[in-house]
Amino acid sequence: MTETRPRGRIDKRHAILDAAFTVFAREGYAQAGVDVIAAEAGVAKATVYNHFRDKENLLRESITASADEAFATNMAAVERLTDSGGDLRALLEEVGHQLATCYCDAKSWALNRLLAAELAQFPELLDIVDGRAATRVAEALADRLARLMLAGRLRSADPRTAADQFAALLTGPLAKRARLGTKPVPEAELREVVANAVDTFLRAFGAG
Amino acid sequence: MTETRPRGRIDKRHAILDAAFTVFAREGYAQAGVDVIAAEAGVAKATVYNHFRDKENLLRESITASADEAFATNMAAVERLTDSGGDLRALLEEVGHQLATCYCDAKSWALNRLLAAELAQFPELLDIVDGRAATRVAEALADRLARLMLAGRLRSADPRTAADQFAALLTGPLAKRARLGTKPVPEAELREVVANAVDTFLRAFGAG
Amino acid sequence: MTETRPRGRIDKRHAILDAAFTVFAREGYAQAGVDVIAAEAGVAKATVYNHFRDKENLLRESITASADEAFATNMAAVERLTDSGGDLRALLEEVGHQLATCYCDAKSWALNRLLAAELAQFPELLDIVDGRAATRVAEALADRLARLMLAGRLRSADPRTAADQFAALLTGPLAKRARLGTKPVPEAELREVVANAVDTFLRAFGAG
Amino acid sequence: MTETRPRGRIDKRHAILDAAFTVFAREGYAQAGVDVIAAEAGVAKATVYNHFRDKENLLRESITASADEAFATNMAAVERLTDSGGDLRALLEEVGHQLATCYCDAKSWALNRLLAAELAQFPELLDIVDGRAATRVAEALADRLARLMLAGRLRSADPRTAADQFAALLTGPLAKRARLGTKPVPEAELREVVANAVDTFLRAFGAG
DNA sequence: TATGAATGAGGATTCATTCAT
DNA sequence: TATGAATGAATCCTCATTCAT
Repeated sequence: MTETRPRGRIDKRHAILDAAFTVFAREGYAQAGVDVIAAEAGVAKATVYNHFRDKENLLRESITASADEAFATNMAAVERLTDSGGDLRALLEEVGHQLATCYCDAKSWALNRLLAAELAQFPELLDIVDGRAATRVAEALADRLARLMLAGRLRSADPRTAADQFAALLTGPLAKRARLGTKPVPEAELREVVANAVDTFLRAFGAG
Repeated sequence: MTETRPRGRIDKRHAILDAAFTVFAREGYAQAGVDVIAAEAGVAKATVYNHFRDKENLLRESITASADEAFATNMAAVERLTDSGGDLRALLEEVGHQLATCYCDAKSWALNRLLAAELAQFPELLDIVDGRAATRVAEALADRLARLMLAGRLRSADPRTAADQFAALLTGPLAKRARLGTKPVPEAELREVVANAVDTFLRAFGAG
Repeated sequence: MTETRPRGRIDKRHAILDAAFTVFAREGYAQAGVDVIAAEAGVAKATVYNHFRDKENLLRESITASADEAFATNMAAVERLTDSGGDLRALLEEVGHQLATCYCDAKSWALNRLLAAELAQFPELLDIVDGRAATRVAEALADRLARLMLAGRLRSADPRTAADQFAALLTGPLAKRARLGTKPVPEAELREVVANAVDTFLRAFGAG
Repeated sequence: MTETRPRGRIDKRHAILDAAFTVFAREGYAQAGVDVIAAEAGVAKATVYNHFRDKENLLRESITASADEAFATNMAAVERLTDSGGDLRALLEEVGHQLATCYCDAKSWALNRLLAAELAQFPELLDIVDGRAATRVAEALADRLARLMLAGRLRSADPRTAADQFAALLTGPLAKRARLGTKPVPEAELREVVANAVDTFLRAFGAG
C-alpha cells in the first residue's frame, strides 16, 4: 500500500523485459510477436509500446539486461581466481567449473543464440554484449592470469591469449555436448570437460 | 548449347538453394521473404514452391547442401594431417591454418549463425549438420590424432578430447576476432591464432 | 453526437455482416475476397479478422444473421393466418402473398442460393438456417393450419403435409418465374402464382 | 488395338467432363482446382486445357452434359404418363415416383446446387439447363396433362400451371426431407411424398 | 500510464494458365 | 495431342504500430 505505483511501473518494465527475452530466445526476433510478449508479461500490447518505443528497441534493451546479468555471474566466477597459495589445479578447476556452469545456464545459451541469430540484422548487439560482458570478463580473466604469471604460478605468456584459450577449452567442448544449449549437460560430463580443459591449460601454461 | 533443358532443372534447383542460403543467412529464416529468394535465384516465386514444398523445407534443404559443402572443405583439411615424418609443428600449423580458413569462410560463419538462430525452432537442423559435417569431421580429426599418438609423435591421450580441444583452440579465438564472422580476420591475425593454438596443443599433447 | 464510441463497435460489426452477406451472395464464398468485404463495409481488412476470426466463421455468422432476419419477416406473414371468421380464400391469399413477397426478396433468394452453394462444404449451415428459420416457420404454419382444421374451416388432414404443400405451391412456381431470384417477378405474376396456389390448396384442403 | 487413339480421345474428354462435374459439385466452381479435376480424370493438367479452353468453359460444358443426362431420365419418366384407360391415381403415382427418383439422384441434386451456386456469376448456366432440360421437361409434362384434360380424365385447367404445381408438390417436400440432397430419402418417405402429392393433385385437378 | 480497437503493409501459399518438348 | 515445368496474379491471414479513452 505504501508503494503501489512506483513499484508497479518498475515491475511491469521488468516483466516485459523478461518476457521479451524469453520469447525472443524461443522464437527469434522476427518470429516473435509483440502480443505474445505482452501476454507473457501480463500487460496489454500497447503498454509494451509505451515502455519501449518499438520492437527493435525492445530487443536491444532485453539483450542489454541479459548481458548485464551474464556479466555479473561470470565476473563472480572470475574473481574467485585469486592465488591463495594453495593447489593451483584445484583453484582453476573450481573457477572453470563455475564458469562452465555460467555458460551452461539456459539464459546464457539463449543469449548467445539470439546474438548469433540477429547479428546480421543488428550488428550493434554484439557491441552491447561485448562492451557489457564478454570483453570485460575476458579482460578480468586475463588480469587474474597475469597476476598468476607474475607470481610465478604460471609461466610467462601473453595473458590475453591464455585467457582466450582457457575460455575456448571450456566453451568449445561444452557447446558440442550441450548441442548449443538444447540439451542439459550432466554434472559428470561438465566436470570432465573442466578437468580436461584445466589439464591442457596447465600443461601449456603451468610454471616450470 | 549442347545441353539446353535437362540442365535447366538442376540449374534452377541449385540457384534456388544458393539464393535461399544467402538470404536466410543474411536476414534470418522468419525475416527472409520467399519472393526475395526467388528474385535472387532469378525464378518466379511459385517455382520455389514447385521445387521445395514450403519455406521450412527450403531451409532444411539449403542447410543440408551447405553442410555437405562445409564437410568437403573441412575434410580436405583434416586429411592433410598425415605423418610424413617431417616437422610436426609445421604440419599442425598447415592443417590448422587450412581449418581456420574454412572456419573463416563467410558461408561457414553464416551456417553457424543460421544454425544457432533457428535451433530453437527447428532442432533437427543440428542433427543434419552434425550428421553430415561436424561430427564426421571431428571423428576424422580424432582418427588422425590417434595415429600420431600411436606413432609416438604425440603423447597417448584420448583422441576425441584432443581433437575437440584442437578445434576449440582455433574456433574460440577466431570467433572473437571475427566478431562471429561479421568482420574479416586479417591473414596475420589468423596465423597468430593458429600458431598460438598449435603451440598450446603441442605443449599439452606433444610427445616426450 | 450523443453516442460516439460504444455505438461504433456495434455499427462496425453490423456493417461487416451486411457487407459479407452481400459479397458472399454475389460472388460465392470461395470467390469472395475478404478485402472486398472489408472495403464494402468501410473498414480495414484486419478489422474483419478482429471481429470474426476467419473467413469461414464470417460466413457462418453472416448466414446466421440473415436467417434470423428471414425468420422475422416470414413469421410476421404466418402470424396473420388467424381465423377472423371472414373469407378464408381472401385470408389465404393475403398470407400467401406476404409469404411470396418474403420469398421474392433479394436477400431471401441470396440466402437460398448461398446455402445451396456452400452446403457441400459446410453442412452445418443448413442446420443453422433450418433451426433458426425454415423449420420454425414451417411448424408455425402447420400450427395455424391445424387450428383452421380444428375450427372446421379446412378438412382434417396432416397439418405438416398441408403446410409443406402450401409452401411448395408458392416457392416452386416462384423459383421458376424468378429464375432462382435473378429476375424480379412482376406483381401481377406474383398474384397469379398466389391465386393458383391458394386455389389448388383450397380444392385439396377446403372444408366440405 | 483397332481403335486405340480415336477412342482414347473421347474417353479422355469424357473422363475430364465427369471429373469436372464431380469436383465442381463437391467443392464449388471457385474452390475447385483444375489440378484436382485433372488428377481425378487421370490426365495432366495441361490436357484439360487442351480439351476445354479454360475453367469457365469446362464448367459450362460439364453442366451441359449433366443437363442432357438429367433431361433423358426425366423425359423417360414423363413419357410414361400415357392414358391407358386404367387407374389414373396409380398412373400418376408411378410417374411421380419415377420423377421423384430422378430428383433424388445424387447428380441431380448436385446439378441444382451447382446451378444455384454459380448462377450469380454465370447466369447463362440457367439458360443452358432450362433450354436443355427443365423447360422441355415441364412442357412435356404439361403436354401430357393437357391430353388427360382433353380426354376428360382431369378437369379443364391451364396445363402449365398444373404441371408446375405437380412438380412443385414433389420437389418442395423432397428438398426438405433430403436436406437439399445431403441426406438420402428412404424409399418409404419418398412414396409418402409422392402419395401426398398425387392426392392433392387429384383433389385439385381430378375430373368431376 | 494502461488499454482495446483499428489499421496498412507485408508474407506464405495457391492456382489458372502458358510454354516447350 | 499429352505433359512437366514455370509463372504472375491473387488471397488469406498476421503483425507492428497507432489512436482514443
